[in-house]
Amino acid sequence: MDYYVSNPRFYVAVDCIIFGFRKDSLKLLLLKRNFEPAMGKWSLMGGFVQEGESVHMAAVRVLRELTGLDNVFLDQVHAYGETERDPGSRVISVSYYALINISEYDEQLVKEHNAFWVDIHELPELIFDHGQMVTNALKKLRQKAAIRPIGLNLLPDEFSLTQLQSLYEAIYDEKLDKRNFRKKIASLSAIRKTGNIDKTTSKKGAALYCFDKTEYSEADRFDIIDYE
Amino acid sequence: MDYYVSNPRFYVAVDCIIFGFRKDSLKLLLLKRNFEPAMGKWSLMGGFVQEGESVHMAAVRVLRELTGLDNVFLDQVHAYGETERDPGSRVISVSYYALINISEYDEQLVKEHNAFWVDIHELPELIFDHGQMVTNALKKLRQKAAIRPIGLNLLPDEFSLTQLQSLYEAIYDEKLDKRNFRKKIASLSAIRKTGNIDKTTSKKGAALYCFDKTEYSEADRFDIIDYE
DNA sequence: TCAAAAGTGTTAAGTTTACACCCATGA
DNA sequence: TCATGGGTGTAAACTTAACACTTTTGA
Repeated sequence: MDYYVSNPRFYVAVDCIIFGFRKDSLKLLLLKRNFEPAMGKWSLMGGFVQEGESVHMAAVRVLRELTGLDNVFLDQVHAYGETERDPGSRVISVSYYALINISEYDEQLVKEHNAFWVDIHELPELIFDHGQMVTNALKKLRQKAAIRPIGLNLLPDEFSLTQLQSLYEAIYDEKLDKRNFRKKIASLSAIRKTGNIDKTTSKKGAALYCFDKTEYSEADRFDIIDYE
Repeated sequence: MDYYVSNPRFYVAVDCIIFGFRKDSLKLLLLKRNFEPAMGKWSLMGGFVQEGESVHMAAVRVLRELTGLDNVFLDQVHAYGETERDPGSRVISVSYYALINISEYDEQLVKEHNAFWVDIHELPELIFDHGQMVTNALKKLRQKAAIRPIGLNLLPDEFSLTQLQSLYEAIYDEKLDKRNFRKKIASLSAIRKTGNIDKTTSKKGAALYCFDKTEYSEADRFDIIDYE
């Protein structure tokens, strides 16, 4: 159609900020690039949008290629469109953050990609505008975790309240009061005791909890932008 | 470069959700399309990203083409990347909302584009996914207006507290208590009395206020995502 | 028996909400 | 003089923040 063809076309990429939670802190899964461009430098996992593939599905694919995981929590953050952001060529990139249960990814695939879990407090310099992408993804994660129980995607299906508190402390990078935290969780119907006990972290044993999906409509997961 | 050329390229567009405020309600500047595709239907103002132009600058340009305004408040909302979202061709679109002082746009340009201010409560059906774009832009505007004084972009430089309250009532579509509202504004250092009086809306006259930029760092305007 | 993590309530401070009348002025 | 919008304070409800000791049990 005439209307379209007079316009230029661009490479469109997705870049994923992949969060995991281990040893009381947030980690990002980063690539130590053994390929061009920017070989030897650190970067986010990314890839180009393909014909017949939506931008969102490209992010899903890229994530699967690296972790072997499907059905991962993915949330779009921002489109980065500066002309010189990638010095190799004009590329417009859409960033997504992903929350994964760090004990479930495919280690073989991660190794093949030369990817490593890096503590959020010890991030190396990243290529292009990937540092900015991380900063903005963390802002959005913090925003959204304050109003939706998305943090649970970073934990196993059953978790203790101590684990959950430690997760929120890692997300917001601040200490929380144990009693106030538990009071708040108790007031949420979406998190309930499973009856199981975790004996691995203490002699007394900690009650395990799970996310109660019946209390939280699935539709919320597909809201693009949340406001409450 | 080999790395890039094996990948497809796409048309990338921007679409603008242009908010104005008049007669105590929010309006959107919409096009009644007298051009293809979707001639005769209502749509947002949009345009294609050009070579050598960042996505953000494309939004600035598109906005200028319609309103004659430069230096408008613009905030990116989301990238829409479904394969079939534009039935004419595969187009990836990045949406931005704009806040403009409705008394300052170029009426001639708006007329040439066959554009009209439509009350937010009386929106017509929009083409493609433009309705979804409006919904999401409003969500983001509400989120952001709650933590930053961006609403002021919709008002003249000097405004009464009654006007300001009416604006927030329009944004959140709910009545606010006059005394509580004024108490909150008084606690904000960023809004101060100018000393001028508006005699047009009442016999008594209303004190005019303005946004005090010295109390609010310009840098905030360039934050991509806000979290506090 | 003791070290280590789990679990548990109360009070003060701060914030938000609800609510109604007087003021100044131009017509 | 009166109709119109501008302007003002207080008390109750609710939310958030601060704070320390007891319980359980495996080593």
